[in-house]
Amino acid sequence: MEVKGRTRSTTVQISEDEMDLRRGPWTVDEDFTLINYIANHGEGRWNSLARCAGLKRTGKSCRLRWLNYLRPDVRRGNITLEEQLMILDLHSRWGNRWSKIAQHLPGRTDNEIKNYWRTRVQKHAKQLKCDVNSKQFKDTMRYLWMPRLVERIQAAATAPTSTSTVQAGAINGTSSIGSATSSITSTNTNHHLINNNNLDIHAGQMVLPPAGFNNIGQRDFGGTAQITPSYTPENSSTGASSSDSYGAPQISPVSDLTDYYNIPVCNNPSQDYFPVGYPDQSLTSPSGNYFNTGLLGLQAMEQSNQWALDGADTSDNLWNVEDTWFLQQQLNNMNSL
DNA sequence: AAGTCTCGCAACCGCAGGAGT
DNA sequence: TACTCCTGCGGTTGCGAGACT
Repeated sequence: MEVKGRTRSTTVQISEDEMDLRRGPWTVDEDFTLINYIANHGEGRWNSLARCAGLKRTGKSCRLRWLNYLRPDVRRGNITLEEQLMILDLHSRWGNRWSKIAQHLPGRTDNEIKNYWRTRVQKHAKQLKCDVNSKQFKDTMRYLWMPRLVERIQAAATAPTSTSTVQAGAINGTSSIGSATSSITSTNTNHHLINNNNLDIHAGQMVLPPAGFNNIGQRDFGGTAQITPSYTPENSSTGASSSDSYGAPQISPVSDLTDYYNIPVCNNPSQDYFPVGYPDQSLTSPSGNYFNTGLLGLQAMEQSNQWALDGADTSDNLWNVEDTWFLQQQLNNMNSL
């Protein structure tokens, strides 16, 4: 017998025994049955489990339902800033290895991370007219988006009483990203992730951006934050308590890269960088540290637009002319490298 | 109020690899 | 070794809900 697959135009061969197999959304009764069975017999052997439990589902379907939805430690709700940062970083290293990435995000499933990537990150890439796999988009993530996330996490940690929608609670507990030399605590100090002047983000990978990223730093916005990224999830303690961010303040799903939407980042996915449209003014900062300069520039821009930490969807906000020019210049200088 | 569009999520699929026989 | 079955992974997409017109 041939039956149309749920989402495919192709047909699938099923046996007579499988004719009455259910597909589609799970009912409460089915959930209850599966939970009870696993509670009594444990998980695994999914095909026989499905049969023995009396579920008219395939083993695969039962497994998926359990792992992605019914498992007690499944964590639901918006992806936190920390989690976003980790996803971006791990994806930059491992690509679409969702299950591997999920192992570093306790309570998050590969499916959820995959969905996050497709619905958020790829959307941003599309809006930036970038190919999500292009070097330019990856650099934009690494040098703009990720530092921005770090900045927001840091701000949230150092201003726990802020009215920000991103508060210290988002990084409370034992969850951590980075080296095991320190840990995030709820005291807002010594966060290894957001440790002032020594932010570990990614050993040797997120250390310094291309020189072009320094340009914005020529604007004197002041501030003291310095970031020296070098974290390695391999030696990080990802053992966040499953409840450490339950109920934690959540962020807008599009609150990050959208900050840069109005910048013509790239128009041709096939090219690494868009053509230089501005004179090359590679004004390397004395420190050569983008995170000490460019990021603050961005921060200042955001503040000037009252974007900083408001947690709102900023996609509709517009850069002022000057700020737009500076960011364009920064990005353009990447192109000239 | 009704119709349309957009978005996010849940669940499907095919495939690959491991385990067992 | 070859075959079958099971499990897990990554890609894809239908559907419901909310936003928009």
